[in-house]
Amino acid sequence: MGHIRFETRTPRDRWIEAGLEALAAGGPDAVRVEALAKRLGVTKGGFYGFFADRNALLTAMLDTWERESTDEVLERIERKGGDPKTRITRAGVMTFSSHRLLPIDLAIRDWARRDPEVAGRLRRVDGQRMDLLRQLIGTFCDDPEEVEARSVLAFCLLIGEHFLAADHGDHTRSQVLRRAGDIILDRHPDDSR
Amino acid sequence: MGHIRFETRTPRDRWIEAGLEALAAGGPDAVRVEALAKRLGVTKGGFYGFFADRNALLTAMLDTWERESTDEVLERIERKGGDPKTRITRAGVMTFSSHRLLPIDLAIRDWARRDPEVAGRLRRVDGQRMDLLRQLIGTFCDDPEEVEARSVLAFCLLIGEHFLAADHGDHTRSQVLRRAGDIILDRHPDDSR
DNA sequence: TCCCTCGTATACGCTGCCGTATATGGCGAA
DNA sequence: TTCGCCATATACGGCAGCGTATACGAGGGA
Repeated sequence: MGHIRFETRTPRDRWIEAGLEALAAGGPDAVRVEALAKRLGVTKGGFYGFFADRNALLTAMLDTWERESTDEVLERIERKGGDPKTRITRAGVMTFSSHRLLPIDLAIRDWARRDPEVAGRLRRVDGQRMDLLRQLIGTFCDDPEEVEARSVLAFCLLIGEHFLAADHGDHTRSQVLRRAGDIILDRHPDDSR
Repeated sequence: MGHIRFETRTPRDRWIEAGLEALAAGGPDAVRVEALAKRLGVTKGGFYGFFADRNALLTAMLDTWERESTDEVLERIERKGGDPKTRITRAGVMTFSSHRLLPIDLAIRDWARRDPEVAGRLRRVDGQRMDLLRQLIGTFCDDPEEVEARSVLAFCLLIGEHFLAADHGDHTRSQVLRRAGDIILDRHPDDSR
């Protein structure tokens, strides 16, 4: 009865974590059981004790990502407070500057274009993020259509920036981004810093 | 000597075209020689007459895409003329609404995040597109930093829109996009249509 | 007509990966 | 110590894809 294990040794979570890293680095096709095993310094022997098959791992990975990308990020933003425009910037920073979450997010975005189930999950996550943006932008903008437009602009800037390959001459990327943020938030350049 | 073939029968271009379709539908990993052959109704027998290996096909695909995405699009925009703000909209429409080029473009964008050679090509292409945006936006905006910011905003909106999974309540996506365009182009909503 | 060429088909070996079945070995319980 | 469990290792069969070597066959040139 009381078969108590004090430590699960190469736990489920590690497989998921390794899977997410592989996803971030090479897309869903790069999530290969044997490759993950090698990376973890084990063989795939134990894998099928935790997961029915490769697909089950992918699902678990998406579960993990979905939870981390919503609950945790949103909660931290709520907790920190600050004025709306600052919080928008911070929300962007938290989600899209995390060295851990960012590449996963981008990989999932591309994945979602091909897999309807993934698209559904992304819809939920993006929905929450957009709600936050709408709410914050709504504090200084009355026209609902304009709120929506500015929210989409903000979101697309945060995403698109990572898919855009271009230099900016004299300016740095972050200079340009801040200035773009000024436009979206209808903020005077001098106020942004 | 004069071994003249009147028609190349299942030409190089067909393999490239099929490759680009596969790329658009499933990313670079989906570009598999035998799968393309089946799709073309032949076997891979002839493939290695045109290409040294799978990698050579990928390179040729990128060449084709790069040429089509720059010369042809830019040329057509130049030819049509119109006032700057209209031409910006049209540039966006041409590149990012083409049922042929759009999915290829998005797939390559994701690919570029992992492959430096692809990233280099994308840099060239995006550089040209950004130049066009800068030039057009420069016609109604003097501050160079603001020109850059608005150009990036426009580009990111066009790209990011396709990676964003979210609904907009009462509004349609195209409504929201037009309104966002108004903000980027500093245009009064009533003037946009 | 015969032949030669070139595109395609067929056949092969190799590798990487999936999922299963079985062996091993270490650790906790008694 | 001995036993039993469980995570892992090992071994296996199968499949899909790459690249190569070789066989076919249709069309043009002589």
